[in-house]
Amino acid sequence: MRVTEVEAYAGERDPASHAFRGRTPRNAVMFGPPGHLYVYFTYGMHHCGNVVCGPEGMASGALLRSGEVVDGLEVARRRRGERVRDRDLARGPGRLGQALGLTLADSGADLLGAGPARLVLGAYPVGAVATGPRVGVSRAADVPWRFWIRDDQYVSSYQRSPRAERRSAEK
DNA sequence: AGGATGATGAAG
DNA sequence: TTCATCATCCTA
Repeated sequence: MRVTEVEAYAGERDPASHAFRGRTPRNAVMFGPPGHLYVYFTYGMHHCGNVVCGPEGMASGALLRSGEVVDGLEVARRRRGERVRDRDLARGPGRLGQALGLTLADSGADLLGAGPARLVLGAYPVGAVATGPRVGVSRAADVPWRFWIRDDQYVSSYQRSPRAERRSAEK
């Protein structure tokens, strides 16, 4: 999977973060060491993946918002549905999670170790990464913490939720 | 434009 | 033990 879009979440100082109200059983891995996977389940049907980035004890996470399936295409198609276009296999956080087959059981996995899921670094030219407001979040959405590869077709194009609009409108 | 669908956390 | 909320996607 080539990741094309992420969204950053700070810990207890970020109202949009799951860790905003302190440590709970669900968000515990966000407080753990970096390079680990934090999976959450939402809207009754979607598993979304995050990479813990900050030092241990300081909650943080980067939501994997979109990606291009470059390996295991067959598996991804099976999980997402055979009629889904390749471009849509992992374009969007929920879709990405489904393409990878993420479940709550995967939360806490070490992405830098020898496990089945690993995170490797890539490189892009200077200026290839664009920045903007976060999507789908109802609080503090104006913080420009969404990062994506400019002009990449494997980037989600969902609109900000009506909630987010209201929140950012009212001063 | 709205429905699906369930874990989570706060309140009672 | 309820209840509202939700870092979404799909069908219409």
